[in-house]
Amino acid sequence: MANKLAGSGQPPGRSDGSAENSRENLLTAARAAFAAGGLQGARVHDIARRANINKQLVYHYFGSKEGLYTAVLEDIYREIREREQALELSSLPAETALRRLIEFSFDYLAENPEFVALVADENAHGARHLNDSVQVGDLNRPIIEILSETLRRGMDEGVFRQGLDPLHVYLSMAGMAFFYFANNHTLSRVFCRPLGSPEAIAERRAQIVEFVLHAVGAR
Amino acid sequence: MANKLAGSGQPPGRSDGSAENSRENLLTAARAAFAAGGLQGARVHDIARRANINKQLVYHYFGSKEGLYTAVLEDIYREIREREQALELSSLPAETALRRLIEFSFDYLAENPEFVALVADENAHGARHLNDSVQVGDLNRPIIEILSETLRRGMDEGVFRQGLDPLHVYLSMAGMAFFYFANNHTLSRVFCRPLGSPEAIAERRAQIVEFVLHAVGAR
Amino acid sequence: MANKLAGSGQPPGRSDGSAENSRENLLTAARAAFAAGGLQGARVHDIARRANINKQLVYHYFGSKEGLYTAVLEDIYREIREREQALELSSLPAETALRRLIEFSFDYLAENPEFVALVADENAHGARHLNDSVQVGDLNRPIIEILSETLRRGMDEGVFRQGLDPLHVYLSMAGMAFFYFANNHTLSRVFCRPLGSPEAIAERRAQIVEFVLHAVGAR
Amino acid sequence: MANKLAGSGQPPGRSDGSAENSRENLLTAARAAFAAGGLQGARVHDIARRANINKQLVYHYFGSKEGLYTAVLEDIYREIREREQALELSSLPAETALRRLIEFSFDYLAENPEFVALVADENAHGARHLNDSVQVGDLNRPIIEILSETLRRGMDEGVFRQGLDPLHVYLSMAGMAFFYFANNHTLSRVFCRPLGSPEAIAERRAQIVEFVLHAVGAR
DNA sequence: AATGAATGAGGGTTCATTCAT
DNA sequence: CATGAATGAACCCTCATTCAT
Repeated sequence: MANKLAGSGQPPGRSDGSAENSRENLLTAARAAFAAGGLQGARVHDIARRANINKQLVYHYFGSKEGLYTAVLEDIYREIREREQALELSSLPAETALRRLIEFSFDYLAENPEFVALVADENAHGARHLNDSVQVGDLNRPIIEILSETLRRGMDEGVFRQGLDPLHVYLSMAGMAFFYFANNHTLSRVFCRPLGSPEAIAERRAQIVEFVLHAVGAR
Repeated sequence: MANKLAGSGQPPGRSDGSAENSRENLLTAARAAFAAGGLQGARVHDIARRANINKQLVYHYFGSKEGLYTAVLEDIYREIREREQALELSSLPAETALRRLIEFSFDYLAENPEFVALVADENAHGARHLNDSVQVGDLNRPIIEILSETLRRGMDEGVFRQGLDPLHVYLSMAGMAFFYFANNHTLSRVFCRPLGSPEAIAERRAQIVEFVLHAVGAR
Repeated sequence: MANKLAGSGQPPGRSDGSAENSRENLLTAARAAFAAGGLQGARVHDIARRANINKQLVYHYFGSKEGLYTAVLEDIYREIREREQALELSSLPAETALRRLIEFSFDYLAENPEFVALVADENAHGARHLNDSVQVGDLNRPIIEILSETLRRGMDEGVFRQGLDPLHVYLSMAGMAFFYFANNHTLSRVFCRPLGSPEAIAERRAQIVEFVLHAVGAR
Repeated sequence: MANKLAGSGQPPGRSDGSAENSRENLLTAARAAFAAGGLQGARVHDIARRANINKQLVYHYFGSKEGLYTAVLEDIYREIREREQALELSSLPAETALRRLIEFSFDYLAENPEFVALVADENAHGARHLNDSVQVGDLNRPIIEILSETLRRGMDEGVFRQGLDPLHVYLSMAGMAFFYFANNHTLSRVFCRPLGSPEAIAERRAQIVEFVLHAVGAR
């Protein structure tokens, strides 16, 4: 899950992998903790305990709580990018491809609530960890290019209306999904409905797909 | 701005209005502080100082920091509800009315970043303050009914497609707007664009309107 | 010992003096602790415990450990200034007056080892607390003026040689005394003699007096 | 600069000289670090890094941070002793010789601020490292004997007054110089003068020489 | 109503030192 | 000899909250 990069990158010295394990355990525990309580709510002490390591190793590896937080952010963006890169939609008809993209975007958030929580929390901090991160050069996500190509194809084929901007289509479909999960608690309260239930989620998923397909003129 | 409600809730004592002023100043300062730093990031001490009142009054009026936070949440929901109630769209053609609704939803968030921040933060806490609030009975927002009526009219007139669910249309249009503002920082970083600039915001606004209007089959 | 200034200065509220007592106890304990271990060696926890107060009051009163340290420095300089101001030597013959000054300078350090230790420690920090202190405007010590006047009289009377500079005479006599106490441990080791014994101190005192009186040409 | 002593003290292993270099680099870095921050302020980590060696070597060579500190102290005392031993004043007239001694004492401190800082810091620790050091048997410094012989000659010749005690004359002249440098920061603050400037130092040097020469009756 | 004093419970971080390779 | 990993013991400081006037 965390950055192992196929055996490369471990420091010299031991070869039993305990160092890499420590680092990974730490990242895993940190991800859960930061997702649950945010940067401020998470406790370094708890993270260390849950990772079965000494608290001071946090500072050995990541310099500070915020360094660890940044590493977690880098991790989750790397992951989603990898997942997006694995999408192979170019052989599908444009409409089908777009549908798959929307579903993927929705499902990824549904299955990765930690991603949602962490991104929301990072925004609460003005994205300063992402902005300060030198290690994370490129966050541009493959989905944008896939979407761009898909829209291009659909517009050329005439199944999508002209003038669609990939960035805005992405913001729309991603926004609808993200908003639903990020704000699920207040929305459930406001509308007095269990929007977190599997049924509600499935319903919302279908509605978003339909909404976007109509919006791009596929129907 | 804050909740006065004529004689309800304020503690006994002076009647020269300074008490109500204190309470309001407190709520105003708290709103800004909680929006800026979240429930955890805000400091009771700072809030009291910025409201020019004694820290003890916070506990006198609201019992605890979380009580104050809850009051702020109640306040902002009351406000948006009031604003929504003032919308008078029933005399407009359905499409125009819908357009106005979308624009209102977007503009309200654009002009009330504290609302966005506070709602996002409350979601980070599982909406437990909203759920625990007995004072806030009904958060159901008028916009839903207005939207419902508007969609009904549009569908009846044939300018909107059949089968539109007001809740889902609301989640879509609100989601696109909310996501854009709530996640503006990370999005700007990911796409290397200043999405917070007035131009970008105006552009996004127009795109959302078009997107929704197409989605409901208005074009 | 610490700043009480005869009942003035205490904040409103209680009148049982517990606040002022806390503050003073704190300063007294801090002085001992900083003298014993220096700024770094002293423990806020220990200081609070020895002052019989809650540790957090340190921050309530002085903002930080360094703030407390600065307050202690201000205190000891105020004290020595007060003691110096009480010297009344103008009616004595110049030579007698000078002798008294030398003895006072020596005795003050002998009786106030904390002053010696604190000043030495502050120098180890580049005097940054004294320099940053806005509260301590004037550290110029009365002894300089008394010394200046004494030398003037002695030179006029012909019992002292011409050309004596008060600053340098002060640096000489104070230096000899301060060095003796500040470096007593290493000197005792180097010379294999118990320079801290009462006899050694008395002997050194007499020698310094003689030395200075000869140096100014009084003999 | 550091202690080599040809084959004594260094641990077994290489004979290519890198071990001795490591040891010396370590001592040099440690001296600077301890002079700058004292025993407590210096960081083993920083010292090792600045010496370009592994932190573990510190423990390999010196057992502990305090062991290293003790070694540094031994070093600086050895150095000053060597410098003092190189003084050849017996052929000079007593007064000239004494003048040279005073100047040397002053200049050595002026040129070796690390010596001043380290000795002051060791005194803050009650000279316990010097006292515990078994390796440093004799710290008695040659200057005392040279001074003793010089005073003897001067008294015999009648250019110095009778009854001068070498130890006390040394304490006086060394004290004036040491005090000036060790307390330069607080003194500059108290007297609002830049006592660290080259001009001020030169002036003080001349004044001390005059002061001592008068005190011993040379004028 | 209003103020300063006081407190308890951590929270993040540091650092000398040792382990294991 | 040399290296990174790991640890234990503190240390300074913060903050929501309550007390006492």
